[in-house]
Amino acid sequence: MHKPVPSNSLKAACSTCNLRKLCLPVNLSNIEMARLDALITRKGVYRHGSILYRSGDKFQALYAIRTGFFKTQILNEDGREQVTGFQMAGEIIGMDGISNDVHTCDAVALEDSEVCEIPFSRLEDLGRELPPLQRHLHRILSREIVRDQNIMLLLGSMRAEERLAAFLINLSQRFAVRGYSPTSFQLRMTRQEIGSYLGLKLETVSRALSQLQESKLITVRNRSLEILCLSGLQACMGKRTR
Amino acid sequence: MHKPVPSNSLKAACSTCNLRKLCLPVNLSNIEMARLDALITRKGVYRHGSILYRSGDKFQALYAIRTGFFKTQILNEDGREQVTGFQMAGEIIGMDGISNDVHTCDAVALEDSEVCEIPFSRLEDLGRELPPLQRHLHRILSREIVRDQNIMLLLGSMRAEERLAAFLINLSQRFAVRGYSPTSFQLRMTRQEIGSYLGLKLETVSRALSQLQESKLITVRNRSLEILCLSGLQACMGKRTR
DNA sequence: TTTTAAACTTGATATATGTCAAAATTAGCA
DNA sequence: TGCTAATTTTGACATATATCAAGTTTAAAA
Repeated sequence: MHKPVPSNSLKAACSTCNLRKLCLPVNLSNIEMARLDALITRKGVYRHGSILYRSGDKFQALYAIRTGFFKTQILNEDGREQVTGFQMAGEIIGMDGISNDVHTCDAVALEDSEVCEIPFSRLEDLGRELPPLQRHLHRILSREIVRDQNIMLLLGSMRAEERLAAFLINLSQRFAVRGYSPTSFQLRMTRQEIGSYLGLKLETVSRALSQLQESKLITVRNRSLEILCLSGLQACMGKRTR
Repeated sequence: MHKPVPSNSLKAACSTCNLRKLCLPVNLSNIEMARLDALITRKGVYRHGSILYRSGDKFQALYAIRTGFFKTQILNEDGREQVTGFQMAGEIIGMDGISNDVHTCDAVALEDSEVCEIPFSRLEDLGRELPPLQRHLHRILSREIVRDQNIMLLLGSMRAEERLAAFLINLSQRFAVRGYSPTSFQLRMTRQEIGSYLGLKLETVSRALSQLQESKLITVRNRSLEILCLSGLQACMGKRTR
């Protein structure tokens, strides 16, 4: 269960990938795009539960998620665990590893998933020749910083129900960008994983979901979630008691 | 009080700066180093309370702190505030701005401070010519990601006293690296600011400090802090009830 | 299909931290 | 130097979330 399924690695083709605008929205000529394609390898399927990389692994590549859903998590020395993010198709993971050439978190597939591997030092090389590519890499890294700081805000100042609302709104927006329904989707993670991400216990997550449902803002049955009133959710996120 | 003191901008000289090993520990030849020096401008003194940049400002440069102490904070639409970091000499701030060419947080001097301004697009240009410089920029960006994710762990899973212990240990280590005493230093920020950073109310910060003092792990009197037992603090950080 | 384990919900209760308030200390300003 | 405002500490009490527990539902395995 915890091994990626071995499979033939294929050359990926960003040039024809429909996620390109999300993943690497860079204006490159055909020739330049071909050079990018040449770097990138499409990896085999990572089955639900399998690990893309783990904390301590040597860092060599970033990964673009082609299909599926991942979580990243860090573990304390004392066994404490924190989910640091949920990543979906078109998003790039592995950037934590750049700083010391070692991954500092685990990346785990939450459903059967495919990724494109982008060897980092070759990406750096190409970035030196293609300024728009270099610029885009910097934006991706910075975007991750901004994202993390917004989670710090959430963890540091929001109450349970607000955290849930913020979480659901964020998922909704990301599904929307990908052409999926922003109001009706499946949660790919357990209550426990949501709780870890939001700094809450799973029981609190469950209760907060029930409350949001009680308030007619969402319908939730198991992993199926429907947003009934987005503006209501946004208002809920804005409440501050703390 | 909220304006930087205007002053002559001087060419900075990384080549002779004693913070270089912290700030830009890159192996460059003299000629290469001169090119880096050419980018960087030393800005006038930012007085205590003045703002280096604020959320919404156009992003144009990174800043290396030469002397002094800053905090960065983000503000919600609904006025909620979160301190996202405290930065000291040799550290680089402003990286949040890369993603959309706009700063997403405020940077405020907590004491009279000097910074070196590093125009970002020129840094990118030079990075394309000097691979070690490019690599270092990537490491700095990634280090910020790792740092933020560790704060997420702290905010998501630690109790008040543990958060304080982790915070003090972190400060201690950073002072040590700079050649200052790791066991005796001044806090540059208020209890309220510490609380915002750690997701606690100022009263809770005050109480937690008192408890740590009660346990003979630290002595704290106002902003003066002494660590009496580092290993005890580390143990305290490791306790997990949650 | 049946069996078994995992995930989820809900209730009762405990506890850590927040809130409110007052007093003490410190720092900035005239 | 004295005055005023800001910061800090500490106490009493409130409350959000954690903890413990039981029962239910769902998903995985045989």
